[in-house]
Amino acid sequence: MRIGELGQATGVDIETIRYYEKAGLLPEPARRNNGYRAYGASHLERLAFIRHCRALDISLADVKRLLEFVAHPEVDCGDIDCLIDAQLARVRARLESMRALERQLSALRSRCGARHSAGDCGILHELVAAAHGEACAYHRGVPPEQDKTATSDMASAGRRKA
Amino acid sequence: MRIGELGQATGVDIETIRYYEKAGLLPEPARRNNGYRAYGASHLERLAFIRHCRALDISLADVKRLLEFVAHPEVDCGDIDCLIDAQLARVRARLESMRALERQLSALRSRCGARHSAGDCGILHELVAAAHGEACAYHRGVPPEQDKTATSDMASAGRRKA
DNA sequence: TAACACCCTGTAGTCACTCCAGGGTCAAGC
DNA sequence: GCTTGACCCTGGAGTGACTACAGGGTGTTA
Repeated sequence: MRIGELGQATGVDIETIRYYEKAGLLPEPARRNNGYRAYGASHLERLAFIRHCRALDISLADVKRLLEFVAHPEVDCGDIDCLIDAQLARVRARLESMRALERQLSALRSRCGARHSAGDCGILHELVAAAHGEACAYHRGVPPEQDKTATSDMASAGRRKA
Repeated sequence: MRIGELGQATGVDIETIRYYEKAGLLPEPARRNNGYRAYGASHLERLAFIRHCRALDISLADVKRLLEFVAHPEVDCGDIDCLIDAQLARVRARLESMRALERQLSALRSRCGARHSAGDCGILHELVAAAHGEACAYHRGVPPEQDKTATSDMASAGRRKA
């Protein structure tokens, strides 16, 4: 089949297919007389495998390693376990930080209900204040140098709340 | 303070600070006689604000918009709400897909316990089989064209299970 | 004087695509 | 035979948010 048909069959953009070929994930297919790529069932399977792995958020580098295991089934599979374990660990860590993110954003969102000017916006105040708090490592320690550009917008935005 | 000190105070890499300047998020600081950047408290606050927003996974483009609200507090804040709402929606959608991902990966991981060859690895079989199932839209529909490169590794890896 | 930490600019690389310009190929309709 | 339009080709650039590096200058200490 042609590249468009392969794309249709797998739901993969043809630019992405060519990209996978260039990246060495899909073997170069045969060509027709007119130069068009001619794919077979093996390419379709391989592409589906790649997309399935990508749906599991496995990096292309790791997909490449998995494809080598597929090509060499006699090899010890310990590395596959490691790869999936690492992937799982990454996903779990990201999941945890996304949960925290969601909490923070929800809290932030609840700070602003009715419409008013940005100067009175609880969200903006919260963002400025939180950033201010995080930067306090500096304020507690090193004293500010000469700062002729001061009178910061941020500080005044923060103060307007009080 | 110099760029290194600002970086230390905020925990931001100096390359990233320069990048924010080039991207128009941090105003160009004054320069010392030797050409070194000279930052003040306002820069520190602004940088802390940017990092706090980035920790909330807000894009630099949106951070830029928020910074404009900080600079113009008289503006109506409706857009801030929208921005945070959109951000929250994005985070929640990603959270949902990450949860699904975690479930899939856990299931996958449980397919392989003891050590053995890749050819007998449940993880690999599962990946191949799942990809095969997803590609079946093609197998059910269009019949395979001439494919002289067939006898796919994937198919044999899948079969070895049975 | 040398070593070393720090700073400068400008450019290129990362990941996984996505888009585009400028061209060739092919089947259908006039 | 000609045009239209869908499809294909290559090579290169752009995305976001950094990160790394080359090749140089500056400042302090030994």
